[in-house]
Amino acid sequence: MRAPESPNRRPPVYTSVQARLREYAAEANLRPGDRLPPERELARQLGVSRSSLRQALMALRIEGLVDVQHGNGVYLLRSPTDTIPPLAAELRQRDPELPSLGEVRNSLEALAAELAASRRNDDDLADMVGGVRRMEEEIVAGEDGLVGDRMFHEAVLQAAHNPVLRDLLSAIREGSARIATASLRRAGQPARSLAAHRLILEAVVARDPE
Amino acid sequence: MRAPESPNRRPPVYTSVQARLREYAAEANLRPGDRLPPERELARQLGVSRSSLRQALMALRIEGLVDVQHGNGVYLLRSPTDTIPPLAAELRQRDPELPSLGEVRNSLEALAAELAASRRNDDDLADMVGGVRRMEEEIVAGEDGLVGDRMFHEAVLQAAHNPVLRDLLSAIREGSARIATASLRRAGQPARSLAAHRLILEAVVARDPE
DNA sequence: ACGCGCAGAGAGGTACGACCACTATGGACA
DNA sequence: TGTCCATAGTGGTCGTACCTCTCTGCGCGT
Repeated sequence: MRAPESPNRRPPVYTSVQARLREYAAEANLRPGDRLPPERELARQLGVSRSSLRQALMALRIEGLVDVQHGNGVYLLRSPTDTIPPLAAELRQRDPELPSLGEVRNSLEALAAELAASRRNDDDLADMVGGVRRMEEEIVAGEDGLVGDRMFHEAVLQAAHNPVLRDLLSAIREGSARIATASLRRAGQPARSLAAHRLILEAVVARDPE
Repeated sequence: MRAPESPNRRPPVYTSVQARLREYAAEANLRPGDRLPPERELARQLGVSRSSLRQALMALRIEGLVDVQHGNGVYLLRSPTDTIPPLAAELRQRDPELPSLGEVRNSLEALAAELAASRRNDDDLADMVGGVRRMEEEIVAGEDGLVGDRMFHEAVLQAAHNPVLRDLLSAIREGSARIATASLRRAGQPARSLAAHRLILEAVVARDPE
């Protein structure tokens, strides 16, 4: 029988060290690229052995938060408040041209649009309009409309108000950015894409999850 | 000027240990749930210190490949040939009760069913039928139909023939397994769930992506 | 015979301390 | 002025000792 409420065990030290290192980086106002104190120093300050500290560093390294350079030092890679670490890395390794990834992506984009339609507020709407407008300007200027396209998708994602979806789709997009570029560069594609975005926009305005 | 051939000719030990542990698990024909030899034994066999071995284990743990239990041993969680590594870990950390996750999950399940309908072959179909049948048996026996439910979903996922979707959904499900359990335990829910599965099955039989 | 409890074995977790390997730096020397 | 190299400082590895937790089985009491 298990006692769910009793403190059945003390959590491992390295997890708390990991968390405290994040706090430290935040409180010391460290920015990406800054160097952290040496391992021995950090271990002393946190009151743990160097072994435990190195375990925590290993975890943070795998998460992509820090870069540990032999003989040089430990450097902060991202702001400790960011999320999405391993996900993007994993998806980036897959071949972006994989039709499988495209299918998943499309499905999630559809979900985003659907959620956006029912949840959007006026700010979200303004951002989406801004994206479409920007895309128009780019296209009449003979460009491919990439910036506006990105703005629009970002706005839709924001309007969906779903953090999991947001992280997932951001990661997938990062991995398939090349594809989007290539696609939009095809003749006539920007115009078609713009029209599709207008349709979505109209539906979102009408709060119709179509 | 840097010498492109000579620079860092000594990669970290723990990376190679990590890889060798994967090989070991594969060659020893270990399956998920099996226990690995003790740390001291593994370190001796691989010819490295226990510290380095533990670094590698830490990495594998974060990847979600192994489960290290204090006082008990190290257990294999997935087949070492699987992919998904960091993805599952990331999704697993999120709160499974998050409505956001549920929305994404439902959307992907729908996609899976849709793809399954158009791509399924006879083997896939047989597996799906088996799942539903198992679920029926469980329910008439007064159980909750969990095993059959899982079999069915697995079969649908297989029938979709989309590796990215497969990895993603497996990861999400692993994190929300408790929810599914709780849901199926509610009175009347198993019957409703079974009916829904029958509908999906019929559509897949008819190759109708509904 | 049965059930309970406790001690031991074996596993992972933590801590030091020593030494190795790499990087950057600055002074000595040509 | 430019090059080389000794050195200090940092992460990387190792070995050992000891702590904590989990599981198991023996022995005692009932």
